[in-house]
Order: sequence, then C-alpha cells, then structure tokens
Amino acid sequence: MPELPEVETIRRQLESELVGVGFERSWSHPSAKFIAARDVDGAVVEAVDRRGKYLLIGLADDRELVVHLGMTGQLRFENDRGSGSGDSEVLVEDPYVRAWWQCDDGRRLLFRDVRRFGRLAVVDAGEYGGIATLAAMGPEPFDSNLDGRAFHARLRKSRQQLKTQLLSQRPIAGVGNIYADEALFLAGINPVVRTLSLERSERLLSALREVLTGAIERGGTTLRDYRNLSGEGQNQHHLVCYGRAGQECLQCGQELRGRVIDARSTTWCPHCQAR
DNA sequence: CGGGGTTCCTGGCCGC
DNA sequence: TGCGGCCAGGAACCCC
Repeated sequence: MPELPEVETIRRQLESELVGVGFERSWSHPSAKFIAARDVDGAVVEAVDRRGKYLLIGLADDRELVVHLGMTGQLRFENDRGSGSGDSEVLVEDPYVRAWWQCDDGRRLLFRDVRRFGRLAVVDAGEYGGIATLAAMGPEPFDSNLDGRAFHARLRKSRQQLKTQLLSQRPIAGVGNIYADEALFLAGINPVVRTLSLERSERLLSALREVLTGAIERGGTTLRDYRNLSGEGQNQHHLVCYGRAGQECLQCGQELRGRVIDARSTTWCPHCQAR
C-alpha cells in the first residue's frame, strides 16, 4: 500500500531517470482508470513531483500525467528487474501491466497494477478539480508552514475519529493505514478519539514526521506488492505497531489490540494509547 | 460540502 | 489436491 514514503521514493528515482525524456507511443488496458495513459504521446517530461500519494509527472506542454498507485501499483522500466531473458517483449506480456510508455531513449516505462486500484489521469498543470481527493488535500507533512497550531486547526474541522481523519488526506497529505498506526502509537494517542488538544496535535505532527522520515530513508515499506524502481524497501523491519495486533507492545509489554476502523485494520496499545 | 455506504479488484492464505 | 470463503484497503462514486 504505497503511502507518502513509498511514492516519494519512486518520485526521486523516477526524477533522475525521466526528466527530459519524451514519450513516443503508449498503450493501456481498456479500463477508464488507465485510458489516460494514451493521451501523452509526443509529450516530454519536464518534472516529477509528488502531492500526498499522487505522483505528478509534469510535461513540457503544461499538462501533468497524474499517477495514483492504489494498493498494488508499480512503476518500473522494462527489463530492469525480473529473472530476465532479455527479450523486450516478455515483460509486457505480464498480464498485470496496465499501461506502458515507449520512451525516446529506447526504454519502456511500465505501470503494473495487479488489483487495478490504481488510476491514471492527464490534467492541465495544477488543475486538480477533477480529482476530488487531490483537490481537497491537506498540506504536505514537511511543509514549513505547517506547525502544530495549523495541524490542530485542521483536525478541528471534523468530528470523525482521528484515524478516519488522517486517512481522508484532509488534515495532512500522504498518510495511509501503516503510517497512521505507527504515528499514533509513537505519539501515544488512541485512534478513535475525536478531538485533540493543541499539545497532542503537536506531538502527533512530530510523530508523523519522524515516522515518514524514517520510512523515506529506508526506501519505503514492502509488505506485499510495493516495489520502488530498484526493488524492495526496508522499512518493514522497523514497524513497531502496524500489523502487530495480538503481539506485545514494544514499550510496555501489554498485548496490542486490533480492530477495524473505517474499513481498515487498526492496531494500538490499550495502555500506551489509552483514551 | 461533509459524512456514510458501496464498489472496484485479485492473489494469498486457511480450513476442510 | 481442490476449492469456497475471507482478507488486504485507497479512493472514486453516489446519495443525503
């Protein structure tokens, strides 16, 4: 499940590979989710940016190719990985490749997405009105204008449970199920609370930044399908809460609790994260 | 426009 | 070995 650290890892790798490259021709799976891949033939990549979990591939014609990886989306250059025969047709016969772009340097960029929760769009630069989540997205976690006070104010706009708010992308951008659980644990805050004091908002913002920074440094968390351009991330070896329900808390030894909140498995420590 | 419910998808795993 | 059932879950979409 690619969240901000996973998408940022891919962005950095893609930026150094793709800026200045032109797309000659393209192909996509017929689903409406991927059809926009075909709209960038002849375009030249000018920048590779990120907003939350969305990858924004800036084109020289003032448009952007917007890529959301969903649950299982992967970007890679053909033949960069795999137990390769070297035959350039082999990987495209991978039934889970949903789109590809033939680059003018001879490489082919592949978008692979087993579960098809990903999505592609082409928009005029900065025009995100047609992508509701992106249009309503909160500030980037490392935005220097975002402080505890601003974060606190954004959280106060809703009375939903805190976990749900974080997943909505509205108070802050790029946080998904893994890093929400990790940051709430680190901050000692229960996922179902509906209001936070200023002090606890500050603590949660710090925890989010710490958790996201560590994950970026380790190239993301590879649990199932996530791969960056060069392989697996390493942050899965540093998770302290997510996915550990029933195991003992690494801080106090009590058994971590698990429950579904907002259709997501949620793990927390009943002692360290008491209500 | 926020909130709640539904839907999209398929590999992997479990139990019989 | 085969198979039904269940799980993983981000966000678009629809309705109120």
